[in-house]
Amino acid sequence: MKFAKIPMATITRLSVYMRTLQDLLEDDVDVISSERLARLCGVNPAQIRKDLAYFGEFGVRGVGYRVGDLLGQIKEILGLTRRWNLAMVGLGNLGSALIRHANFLKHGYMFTAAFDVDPQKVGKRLPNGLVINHVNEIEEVVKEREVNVGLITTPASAAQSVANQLVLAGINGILNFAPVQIQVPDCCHVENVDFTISLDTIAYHLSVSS
Amino acid sequence: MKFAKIPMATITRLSVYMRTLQDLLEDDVDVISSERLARLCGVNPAQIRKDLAYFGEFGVRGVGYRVGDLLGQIKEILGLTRRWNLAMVGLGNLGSALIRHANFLKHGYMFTAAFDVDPQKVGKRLPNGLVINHVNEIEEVVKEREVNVGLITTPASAAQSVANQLVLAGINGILNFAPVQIQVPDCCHVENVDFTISLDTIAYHLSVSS
DNA sequence: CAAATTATGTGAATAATATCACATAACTAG
DNA sequence: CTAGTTATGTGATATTATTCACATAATTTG
Ligand SMILES: NC(=O)c1ccc[n+]([C@@H]2O[C@H](COP(=O)([O-])OP(=O)(O)OC[C@H]3O[C@@H](n4cnc5c(N)ncnc54)[C@H](O)[C@@H]3O)[C@@H](O)[C@H]2O)c1
Ligand SMILES: NC(=O)c1ccc[n+]([C@@H]2O[C@H](COP(=O)([O-])OP(=O)(O)OC[C@H]3O[C@@H](n4cnc5c(N)ncnc54)[C@H](O)[C@@H]3O)[C@@H](O)[C@H]2O)c1
Repeated sequence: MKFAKIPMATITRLSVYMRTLQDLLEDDVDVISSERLARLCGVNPAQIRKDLAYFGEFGVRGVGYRVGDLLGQIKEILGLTRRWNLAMVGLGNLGSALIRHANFLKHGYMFTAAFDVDPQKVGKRLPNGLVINHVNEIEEVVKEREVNVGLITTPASAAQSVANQLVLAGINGILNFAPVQIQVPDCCHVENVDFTISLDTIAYHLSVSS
Repeated sequence: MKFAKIPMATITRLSVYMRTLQDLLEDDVDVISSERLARLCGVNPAQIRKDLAYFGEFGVRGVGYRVGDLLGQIKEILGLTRRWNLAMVGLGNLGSALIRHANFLKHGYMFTAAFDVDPQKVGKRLPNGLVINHVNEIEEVVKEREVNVGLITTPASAAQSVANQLVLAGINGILNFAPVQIQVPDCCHVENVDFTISLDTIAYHLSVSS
């Protein structure tokens, strides 16, 4: 089943499976069936098998999946067996909270640069040891420190301009927390995170069901 | 086109349209075409028209949509013409950053309760004036302050137990930031926010395209 | 007041995604 | 070594979501 076009939805689920498998591994579970894993991940068992089938055969029929093996395979598929260097742009409320979050490290991500425009912030040292650079140093610092992915946590009004600078610096992955749609060339992959959308979804559900 | 089953994806897009319309309104744009709105939101124009058609006819043929009108209609659809009371559970890094975020207010959401287990935190007053309660007061406080939605920003290990308490207190909407799938009865709607999934997606894209 | 223009609303076509259902393979027990 | 059991891998099917393409209605222009 190789060489088929991989659904986007499959990739996001692989990430969910990975997290669950990590927990299972820590709990010394060494084999798991698609059925049990599906329950833990909140999906259909056949979905898991289909998702994995795009990349190969990782299970043992009549038995299930070896937790450690499958975890390793998924990491391989997602490209998480290497390190990814991150840059945070906008060290306000959210940016600071995120950069303090040690959990990223566990997953192979590492912040190697931080940028802001606020002269009060530029030059300051963050808890993780990083010194905040000015945004107009993005190109230089990104290249020097081999940053792969940029996280945008500036106000919405600054997001597009920051994105432009990141792209110019050669970055081709952006995680955007500002509630605007940013425009980038095809070479750059953007993911948006906006939990006000999720809140709105909840509001809708509560409204219609009451 | 009324009474059809509404796709989930439509609801999340309505939320995106809403934000863009809000920006347009602030910029004193008073009419917009599906084509221009689509470009701003990063979707297909027909998609916008289809999405809206589930709920009625809000545009003027040959002209477009009146920004203020459409904004009002979408708010009505999503149930955002009223106030929604929120409770934050887990006032660590992330929870504190979120609760400080004034933008929620603008959209009709208001934090009316905050909970933690840490005795160091219980009793403390947050910047917005809220005093942190102990988690075992959830049921009482949630009912008293008419909380509609709970936000979970505790460590993953505590998320399920917190969810149980919220459900017991009568809450039927949860926004979960912990990277676990929580189990709740059908009466409760859960949305998960996990940006490590988005990061993983970026890693995958960078891996396959290089 | 036609004719031209514009952009909505929507049925039909297409594409993407999820689920079913079962043949297949591994393991277990007698 | 055979029969029974279990759970994977996958073609077929069902469901859901997106895009096309055009009839329709409002507006503007000559
Ligand atoms: N904080 C939250 O809980 C939350 C929730 C949802 C969405 N968001 C979004 O995340 C973004 C950040 O939110 P926040 O609460 O951290 O805001 P904030 O105002 O606390 O921080 C923004 C930071 O960006 C910096 N900045 C401004 N312009 C810049 C530029 N051109 N280049 C680099 N840095 C620049 C500012 O100096 C500041 O440090 C916003 O777009 C917001 O809408 C935040
Ligand atoms: N901070 C981030 O940037 C980030 C990023 C991704 C995911 N997350 C997730 O968000 C959650 C919170 O992250 P954080 O960085 O704020 O962690 P944190 O440790 O800073 O905060 C957790 C808070 O929850 C409280 N808590 C623990 N058990 C509790 C319980 N049973 N009831 C109520 N409160 C309880 C703790 O006292 C603490 O105040 C975690 O699940 C984390 O994985 C955070």
